[in-house]
Amino acid sequence: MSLDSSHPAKSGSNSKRSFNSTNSNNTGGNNYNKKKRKKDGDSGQQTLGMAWGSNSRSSTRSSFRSAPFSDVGSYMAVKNRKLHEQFDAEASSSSHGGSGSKKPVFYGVSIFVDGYTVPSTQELRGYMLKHGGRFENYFSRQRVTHIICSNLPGSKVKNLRSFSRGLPVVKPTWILDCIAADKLLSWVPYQLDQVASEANNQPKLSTFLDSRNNILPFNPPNIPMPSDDNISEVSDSCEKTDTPLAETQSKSSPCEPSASEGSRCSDIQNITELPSTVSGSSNKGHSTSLDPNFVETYFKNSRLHFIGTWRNRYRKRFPISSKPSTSINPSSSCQKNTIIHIDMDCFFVSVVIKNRPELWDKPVAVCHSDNPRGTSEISSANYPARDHGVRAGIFVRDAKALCPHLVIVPYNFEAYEEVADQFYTILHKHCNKVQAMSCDEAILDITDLEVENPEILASLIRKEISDTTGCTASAGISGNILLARLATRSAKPNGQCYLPPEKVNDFLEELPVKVLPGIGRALDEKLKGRNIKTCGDLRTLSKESLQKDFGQKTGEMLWNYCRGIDNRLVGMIQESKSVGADVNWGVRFNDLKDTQNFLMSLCKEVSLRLHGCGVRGRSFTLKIKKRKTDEEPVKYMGCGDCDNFSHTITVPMATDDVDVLQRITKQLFSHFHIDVKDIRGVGLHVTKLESADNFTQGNERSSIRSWLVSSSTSIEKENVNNININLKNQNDDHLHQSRSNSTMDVPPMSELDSEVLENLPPEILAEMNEFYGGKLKSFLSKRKSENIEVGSSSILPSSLSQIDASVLQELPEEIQNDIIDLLPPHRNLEPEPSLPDPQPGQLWVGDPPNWIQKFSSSNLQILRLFSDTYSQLKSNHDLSSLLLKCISSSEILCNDFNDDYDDVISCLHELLKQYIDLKIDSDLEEIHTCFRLLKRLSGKSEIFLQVYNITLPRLQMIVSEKYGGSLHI
DNA sequence: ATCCTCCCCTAC
DNA sequence: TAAGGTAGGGGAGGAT
Ligand SMILES: Nc1ccn([C@H]2C[C@H](O)[C@@H](COP(=O)(O)OP(=O)(O)OP(=O)(O)O)O2)c(=O)n1
Ligand SMILES: [Mg+2]
Ligand SMILES: [Mg+2]
Repeated sequence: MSLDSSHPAKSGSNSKRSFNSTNSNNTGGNNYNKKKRKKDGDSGQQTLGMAWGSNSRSSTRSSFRSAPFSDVGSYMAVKNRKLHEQFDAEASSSSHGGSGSKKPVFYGVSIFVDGYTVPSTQELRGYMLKHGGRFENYFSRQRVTHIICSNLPGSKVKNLRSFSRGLPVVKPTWILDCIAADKLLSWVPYQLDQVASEANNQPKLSTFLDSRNNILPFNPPNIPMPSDDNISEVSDSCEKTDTPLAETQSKSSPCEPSASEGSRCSDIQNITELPSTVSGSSNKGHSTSLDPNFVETYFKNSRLHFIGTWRNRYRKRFPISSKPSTSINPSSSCQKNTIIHIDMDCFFVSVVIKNRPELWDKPVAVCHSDNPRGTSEISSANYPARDHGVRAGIFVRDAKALCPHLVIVPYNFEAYEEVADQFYTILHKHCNKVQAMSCDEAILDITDLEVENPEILASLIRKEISDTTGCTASAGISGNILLARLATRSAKPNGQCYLPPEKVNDFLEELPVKVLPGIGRALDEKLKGRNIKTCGDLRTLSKESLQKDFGQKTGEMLWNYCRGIDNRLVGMIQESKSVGADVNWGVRFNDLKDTQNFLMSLCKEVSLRLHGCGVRGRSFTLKIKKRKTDEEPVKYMGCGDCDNFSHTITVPMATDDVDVLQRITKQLFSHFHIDVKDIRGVGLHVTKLESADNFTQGNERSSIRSWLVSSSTSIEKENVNNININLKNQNDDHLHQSRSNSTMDVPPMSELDSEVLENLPPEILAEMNEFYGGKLKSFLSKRKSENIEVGSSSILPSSLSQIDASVLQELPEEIQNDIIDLLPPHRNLEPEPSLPDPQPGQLWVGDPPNWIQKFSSSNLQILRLFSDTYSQLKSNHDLSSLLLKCISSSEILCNDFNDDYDDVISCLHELLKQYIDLKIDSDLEEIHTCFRLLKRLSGKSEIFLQVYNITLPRLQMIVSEKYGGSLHI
């Protein structure tokens, strides 16, 4: 505090702060040179791989904001977006009704705005839409009829000329005057001077009297610009030197695609697109329907994915730091804690330009695109750029408008990863209580270090970071997390700030509430509604009233934060509670096949992430964004304004298996009755996670396996016996022998459940294939293609009972048969053939387990046939999942399963009873699984207690005695 | 009261 | 062109 500790410090351009010894960007040797970016911006991240049901719930919600990409600087962007949406809405609503018989003023006119204009591009866009015209975000000679331009910088004239090719280049006042006159005026008097002067000899009215169909293709006469080359350019430019902008459209005569374009397209479209639709009108560039690897490519390039998944990578890299939790001193308030918050300055920019000193004092931003008309988002802007108002999250076109000389640099995710590594290595070296906030931001609890001067420590750490990474960091030092973070904010860039307790009140008094972490757009708006703008204002409200208005916790948080109170402890990373993946960009489906493909690759991704986190999940949610209007969103390939829909399925047994996940996802998706063309976003999330390595790698002693085996409605007694022996011996040779010796009946292929087959482990499928003399695989693929022909199996009715019999009868016979084939065999109305008696000593002695016959006779045959192979499975859990797969698949094939559940439940009850009586060996895990199954199937797990007339405490006691652990149901 | 589920909000 | 993800906190409201 001895040194300036400062205050609100707006977006300070210079670093104030105490220990600025390590000031400035002069960056000592940075040893960061390896891993140069590969050429053309392949800054790809790893798509780090890194989630099942029938208690299906669903919900719908309307979301008006396209997404809360809330960020400090996005105000303008959001405002613009709103403007667009507003005008779009107006346009679409007025386009129908409107002025009755009269044609709108700008009917047939389509403008492209170049550079800065008064009125603004947005306003012009609004006027156009309002008055029946069109507005193009990207130049297209095919669509654009007029280029609007206020004041062309000389250097740009040639550029403009090169793609305008005789299109009228007109001042924006033309539009205003047209509106004022309520008719389309000649644009000639409004022609831009620079262009007009060189185009005096051009045909005049003929070009524009009407819509674009009449535009004459001519070349503008070449007037060499001072200091400018391009004779060559102009002479042939009209064909060749079109800017990339012009590259995407076909030439003006709509019918004949040019040869060069044809070849370019074929280059780009290395994808095998089905020739299905006519001239695939809807196939835009980067949509899900075009790229089979869309998910991978997308995540590889997504900055938000990068920062969103960084935490998981950090978990692996610094596993030590996920120590228990900070030893909590309950009276944290009486102890004087010292917290350092440290955050890299304009991280993504700093890393990329650290070896480019010539850019250090220039406005620079990281962005995928340098297109001044583009809707690519700024990821990070350096401080010179921020002086112009450039912020993370705004469109590059808005950034360029705010700061015309803004330098755009591409992402380099590898480098971010590496610098973050160095950053955390240094932090861990200096402090053992490190809470990772993000890839560029951490909190240190240095209370226990008893450092005599925290500011020196902070400056030491910052110096080391700067020396090691070549990038600067800023730090805030104070008594709690909140204050340290606020201090960092005022220390940026490249500074540090100690905020002593006695300065807190002054510091907070004028601070806008929005600055407090946890107060975002929504809360800020709410508070604004009550005329609360600063923390000082906020302090005038009582805790009770805040809690009444904002909820218990939120109210308390507000009350505390505006007083600088924050009782949170610096903690280690906690285990994750959910895993998921969303894609809300580039999602454009042409047909169900696109959609299914995409969903399946999303499943792969999620499964990979589950594995990466070492967890399995029991609850699965599929979210779908459905567009609200047919208009393309303001943001290129964005999701725009959407309604959100979601379905959730919860299953009894946790899984991370991609096959199961895919089946569940198909099931989930079938619940949505939606035109796939309306889908703008998809998300798949897994919750109710369990650790994956928690499963006993139980060998022989797997009673679920024995349950399965003994439950199989075996045809041959000895066969089952063999299998049981094998299971006990775990003898592979014996197994093999047993298998080859066994004289099992092979069910006819037609009885096999292809969905189950597809989900079998490959080895097993291969084995089965041999059983059927190699014909199984072709049989399967044939079935598959039949399925595809019919469309999606997911839209099929799930059982015969859902089909109107009279409708069915009117269909041609082959189609009838097709339909019957596609339906679950077990739902056929014919009674199942009765099966041989169950083995003595099985769980369900007495009553044969009807449900098995009903729901999966083919499944269980498979299981039985190959149960010796199962014994080679790695763990108890593998087998359990197979069981679950059976249940799951039968559910998917048969939604109206209710009748069957009672039998399953009875079996589970019996199983549990025998577990508890120790008639069957088991363990806690399995008992819990049983209860979960019960709960899932019957809705309540307590039923068991009633059926067996036992109280929960007593049951828990027994279980505790026999299995040595506590039972929780 | 307490739990659970379905969201919204927030931060990076 | 462009890559609008991810996960936790917590409020509202229904089930228990
Ligand atoms: N809307 C956002 C916010 C952040 N980021 C990325 C880029 C940032 O560099 C990085 C770190 O976020 P910060 O909030 O720390 O922002 P900066 O480090 O860029 O700037 P500052 O100096 O304010 O910390 O996360 C992003 O891509 N989009
Ligand atoms: Mg930062
Ligand atoms: Mg940060």
